[in-house]
Amino acid sequence: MSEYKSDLLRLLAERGHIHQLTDAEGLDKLACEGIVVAYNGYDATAPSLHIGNLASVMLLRRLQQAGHKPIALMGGGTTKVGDPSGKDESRKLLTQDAIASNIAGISQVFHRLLDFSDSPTGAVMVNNDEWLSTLGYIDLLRTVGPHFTVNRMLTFDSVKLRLEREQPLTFLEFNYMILQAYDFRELALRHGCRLQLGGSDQWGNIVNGIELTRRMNGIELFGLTTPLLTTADGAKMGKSVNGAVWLNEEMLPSYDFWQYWRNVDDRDVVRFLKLFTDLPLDEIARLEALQGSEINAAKVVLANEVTRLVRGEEAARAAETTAAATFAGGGLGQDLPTFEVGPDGIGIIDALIGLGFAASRGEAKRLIAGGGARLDGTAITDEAYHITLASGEAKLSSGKKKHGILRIA
RNA sequence: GGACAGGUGGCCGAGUGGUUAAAGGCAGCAGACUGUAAAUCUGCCCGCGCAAGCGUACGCUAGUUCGAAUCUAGCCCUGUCCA
Repeated sequence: MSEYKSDLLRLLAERGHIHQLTDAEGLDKLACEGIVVAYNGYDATAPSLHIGNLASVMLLRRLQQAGHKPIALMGGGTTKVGDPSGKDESRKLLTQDAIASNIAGISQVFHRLLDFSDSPTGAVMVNNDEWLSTLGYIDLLRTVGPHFTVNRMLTFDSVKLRLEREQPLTFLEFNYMILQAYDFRELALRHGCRLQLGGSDQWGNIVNGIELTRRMNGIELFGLTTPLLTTADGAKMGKSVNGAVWLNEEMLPSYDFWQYWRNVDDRDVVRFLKLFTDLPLDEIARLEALQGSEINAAKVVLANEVTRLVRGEEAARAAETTAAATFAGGGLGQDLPTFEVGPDGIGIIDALIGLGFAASRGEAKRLIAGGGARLDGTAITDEAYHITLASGEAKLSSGKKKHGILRIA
């Protein structure tokens, strides 16, 4: 691990970012010689990236920290096709408009985590729709087609898994790897990009790009993948109260974002500190020494640091203050979700639904019946209970972790 | 175009005429224990209703039947093999 000569690979290795490298020695050498231009692509399948993508964004950040140049590629073109990697089913096709607005949402986080200034290592954002959408079918077949054999394409996991499980793989999706390969070559020619980063499920796509460019242009490219992030209990990372842990504020309030990190498994804390924060390693080592319930302190640091990077200093502080007030103080913090109530108060069931703690009246009732609904800390077991809010506001909780404020409008 | 297999609740997967809102598992939610951790144990887990009950639901449509997820016909979709 420490035999790398370049700052880049040493940094990435010690932080736990490296899963596989196509040519460790070659890349190490390249990184020693000068600025490496590297890219990672993001398809516009949702209005925001989520935690599962954060490792790769951090990777671009590290790259820049080590004195190299990151390219954030928006997959405006590839999204129209759909990457079958790691999926059992094809996604439904997105409209042009949806893709455009998704790109607008996704691109936000890069401006927080990367420096887009006009310097030799300034980050660049490009959209592959720029070159993919104008490709002519016959042209593409003739230029790229001869370099791919179907025999080989069938051996890549993205394809093989579908076939083995007898799940449909459409011809549309089958072409994805070709387009991604084409992207890498295009970026190499246009921007001098030499390295593609990606999640471990992108290995096949990356290798294809490297081979295509070598055959067509004789340029040597490199690939690096990050480990697939799973939590210590084996699940894919990134589920929270209401689904995915989104990076954008509009998709997930910062308080909930903070809480996700505050609640990670003990066994994940150190790994996540290395991957998702800029904390120096000796600081992390100090936190790693904590035992038992002291680990909670490390989780707070993790939550603060990640929230600061992704959501900003202010959001991180507000979330921490709120958490301290509601959990340690037993009161209520101002950053909790709030539901406004009329002057007559509100029934407990409607209050639970209003705060999003229950999706239906039935669910709210079950929560109450199970003893999970609390008003200012005391369990409410009567589903007809009416909350009057004499003091103007009250804390309503679902279980011990989900809290919200009811307030007279 | 032909033969065969299949399409069940968020997912996996039983069920082949009523006792089935549909076994079991996973995921999820809550309770106990804890450290806002893990593991474990317990309860809940389509909607509305205080309830009896009602409404929806087993690819789609039309039938048979007192009664269908279960039978029939047509259609749509998927896989395997064949042309």
